[in-house]
Amino acid sequence: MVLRLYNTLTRQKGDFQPIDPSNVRMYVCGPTVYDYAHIGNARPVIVFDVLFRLLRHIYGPDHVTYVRNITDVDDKINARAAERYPELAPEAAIRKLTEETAAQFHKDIAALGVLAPTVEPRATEHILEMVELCDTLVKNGHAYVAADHVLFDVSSMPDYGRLSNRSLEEMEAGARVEVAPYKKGPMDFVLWKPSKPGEPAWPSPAGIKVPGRPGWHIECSAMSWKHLGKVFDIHGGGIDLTFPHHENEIAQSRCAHGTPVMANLWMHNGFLQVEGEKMSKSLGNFITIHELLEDGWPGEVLRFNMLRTHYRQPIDWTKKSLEESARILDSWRPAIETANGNAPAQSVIDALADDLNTPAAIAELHKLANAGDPGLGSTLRFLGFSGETLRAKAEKQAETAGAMADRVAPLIAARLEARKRKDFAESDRIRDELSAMGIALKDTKNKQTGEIETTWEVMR
RNA sequence: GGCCACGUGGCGGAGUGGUGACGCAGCGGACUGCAAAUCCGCGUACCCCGGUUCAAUUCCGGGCGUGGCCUCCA
Repeated sequence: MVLRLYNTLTRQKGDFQPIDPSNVRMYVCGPTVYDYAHIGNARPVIVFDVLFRLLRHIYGPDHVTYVRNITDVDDKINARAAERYPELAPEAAIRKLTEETAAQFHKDIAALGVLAPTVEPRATEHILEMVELCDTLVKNGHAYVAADHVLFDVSSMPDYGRLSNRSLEEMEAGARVEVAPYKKGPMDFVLWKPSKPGEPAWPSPAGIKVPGRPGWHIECSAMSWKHLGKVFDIHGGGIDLTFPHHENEIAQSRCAHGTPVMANLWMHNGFLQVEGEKMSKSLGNFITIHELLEDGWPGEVLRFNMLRTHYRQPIDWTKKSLEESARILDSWRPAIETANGNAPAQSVIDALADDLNTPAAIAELHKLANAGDPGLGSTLRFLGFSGETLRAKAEKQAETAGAMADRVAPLIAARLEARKRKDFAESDRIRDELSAMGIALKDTKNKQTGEIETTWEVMR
């Protein structure tokens, strides 16, 4: 089968051809662990999980290597650690923060139904590779040392800017940032910088005497190199990373390894808004995965809601949409739970094979559901809907129901009595009373006896 | 200011050079004492202005609008 994917490098869809079909290699930029992951962070996690599942389906589960890193060295981390744990020594505070945040991240995304990546490397475990990259780049003339920094010389790379489709002249003309005096060119970026007291520090590359720490960007070049090689198949991340992060990764990796590309295919997921507005802390609409889960949204509902929009489109994250997702998924829960382990429906695979068209795939799921196709459940499971978080939610509701049963049962009995004697005013009054308690009734006629039977549930 | 996306019915959201998915909501019907749930059926859309074409929502140009990047934010 043909998998077609949109490539940011070429700005068009193309047939996916892995370098080695027995080992398809994908790298996705993971979180910088300094705070709760927000719902925007969840998007690439979910989107590339779907791609991972699709690749495993096509090439075999043992023939796909998915690397998603954790960046645990960064200015934001240092600042947050000092702020949150002022009583600890910097090193201990940083370790505590990164470990806690990484654990929280894992907990959050576990609810989203994502498979573990094949490898989840940490930046701090790849300092030696970063140092080696710096040394190589200085040696081959693509980087220079200035003021104890190692800087990448963008003028040494003729097609710098190809991914984000911008030229050096353009960028320099539009630059608003003050240029550090030690830079040769205004767009040169930091590969390595000296550490101030209290900051994480390692022996520096390129003969620099003072200890230092890596710049942004370099960690991904190091980790992808180590785990996937100098050139690999797919590199993914949020669209905001296109520039400068990915552009600079490309520059470092290609110039260090002398390769024409870093990854053949670059994929970027679109941005997310909240209730029609940009998500930002100042607007107070910053939503973390953790909060949504705490509010009682099953992780699978978050996952489904995310996949209802194509990954490259902007998505407007709204409560209304979440509610709709929850309703749909609830109606499919029985199918998930009785799934027979069959292969996923081909119509859904075909939709995904067209640049991960998850909305079209979901439309196909609806068609399966409407046709009563038994393949619905197994296809949903394939897509990462195990039913676990839905069941957990249902059990919680059942618990609430259990606690209310003593109060509800007599009312229902009284209502049935009232109905029998055709006292509908009383019957409706009781129904309203239950409704006010958050109880929804369902009347069904028993086919054998012809009796009306009433079931009830706690409203969402 | 430069670069880049996007603009489809009440809402969400695919797709296509020529019979305009799918879901939610809505409407009609069945069922019901009435509802809810369920089942059956139904309608409505391609931002604006030009151009190319036998034919454009789909291609091209311009405009307007929204969003993103250029500020270590996915």
